[in-house]
Amino acid sequence: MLDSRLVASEPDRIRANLVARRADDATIASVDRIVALAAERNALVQERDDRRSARNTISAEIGALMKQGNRDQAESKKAEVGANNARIAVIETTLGDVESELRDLCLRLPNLLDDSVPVGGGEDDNVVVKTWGTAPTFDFKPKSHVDLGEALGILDLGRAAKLAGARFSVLIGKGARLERALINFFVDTHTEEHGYTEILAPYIVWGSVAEGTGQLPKFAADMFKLAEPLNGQEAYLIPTAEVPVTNLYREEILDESDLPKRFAAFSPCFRSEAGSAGRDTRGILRVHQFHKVEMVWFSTPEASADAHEQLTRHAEQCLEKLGLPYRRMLLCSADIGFGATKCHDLEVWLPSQERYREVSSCSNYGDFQARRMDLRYRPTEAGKGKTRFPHTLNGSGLAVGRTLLAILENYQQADGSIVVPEVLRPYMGVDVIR
RNA sequence: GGAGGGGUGGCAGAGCGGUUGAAUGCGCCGGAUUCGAAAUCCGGUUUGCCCGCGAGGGUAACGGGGGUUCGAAUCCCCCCCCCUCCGCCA
Repeated sequence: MLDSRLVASEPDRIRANLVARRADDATIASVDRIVALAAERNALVQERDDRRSARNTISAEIGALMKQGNRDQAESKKAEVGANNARIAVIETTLGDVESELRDLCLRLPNLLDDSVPVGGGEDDNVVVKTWGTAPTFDFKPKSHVDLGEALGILDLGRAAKLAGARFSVLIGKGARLERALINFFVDTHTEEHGYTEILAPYIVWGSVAEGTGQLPKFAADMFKLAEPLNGQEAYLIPTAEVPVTNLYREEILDESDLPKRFAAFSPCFRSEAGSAGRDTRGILRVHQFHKVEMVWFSTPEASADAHEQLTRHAEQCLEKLGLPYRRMLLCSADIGFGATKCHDLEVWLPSQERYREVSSCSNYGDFQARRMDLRYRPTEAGKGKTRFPHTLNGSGLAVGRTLLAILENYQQADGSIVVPEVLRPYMGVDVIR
């Protein structure tokens, strides 16, 4: 969320950011509305507080008069306060409306972009930052993960459809084992080699929590919402562990000495895939339920750019250990996510498609999420001034299903068997899936 | 689900209708003392919002929401969470 005071003081900067992001006209127009509402809010707050001040003074006087037994004067003072209170009530009602509209508008504004983000009009303007590995060459026509998996009997999409329809999968035998192997390999790598603390968090969260990370209010359609309230509030299946983990310390004040905090969390992820009908319909590339290991950082603003690079490297190292060719993309202004100030996508090579596909998205959110969830930290430095908003970052390390898919395709052999990458063998118990 | 107990500042713990944002203790930060340290003493030590260049001023918050009152941490109502016991269950 952007601070309404920032919007009010630098509306031009906010508008320029929206234009770079290719925001719609209504959003751009909302900037003027925010400026006006912020001014109205301040005036109302001022009058309310002045009147409260008067009320407090008079009430104290009434107390004194009562002690003296001066009933008449006390009564007349009471009438005075009563009139004042009536006015306060009116102001509070108006103020409530103004503040809720203001907050709603601000919640729908995307984050400011980092200076290093290239301005672009869409996916094609993303920048290739680096490429690692070389695409495998085959002396036969490489098959898709669907053909490979079904022939091996480790993947069954038809039966998955009997259970829940399209965009689900059933993994069988070594397929299921490979999924678990990847989960453990990722979590172990992050905890043992990259220094993360493992987290296992709820897979269902309240709407307010999803608002904290930015899924709500704007992207409600992308999540699965529970039909019944959960512990009294509306709730959603998490679309990523980013949501519960980033919200762990919401409404708390951390100490700077606790930063950076770094967590790695495995979770299933549930996505409605609204609006992607017809896209990637074959296979397990785009499904309603998948597994992911997510890395989450809480950092000081000063350290977040460096943190972003480290986080991205941690995801890249997973791909490198697995020997999967990939490239790192720097997303442009039109393609970057709503709350991100800067984002790297990692894309893995898929032989059957002869193109790179996303397996990780590593983003720096700046103070955007911290502000929404009222997460702060207390600076250590003497002078211990105001609390500040930390920066939050997150990245996939990695999306499990897509990695599994990439392994099947990149490690396939002419006979349809799959060589198990070296690092997974301890988890798999076999060298080849056949 | 049933019965009972409890939620106050970083922690512990008073307050139970009037200048109490909140006693006291601990912790923490300054300072004094000391060769240094411990002990001791003095001072400070929540967060948000509004006005102000600043100094500073105002306002709000004692789990959350609503109510009573001139005035509520203190009274009333609803909800949430935690603890203990019973039931149920993975």
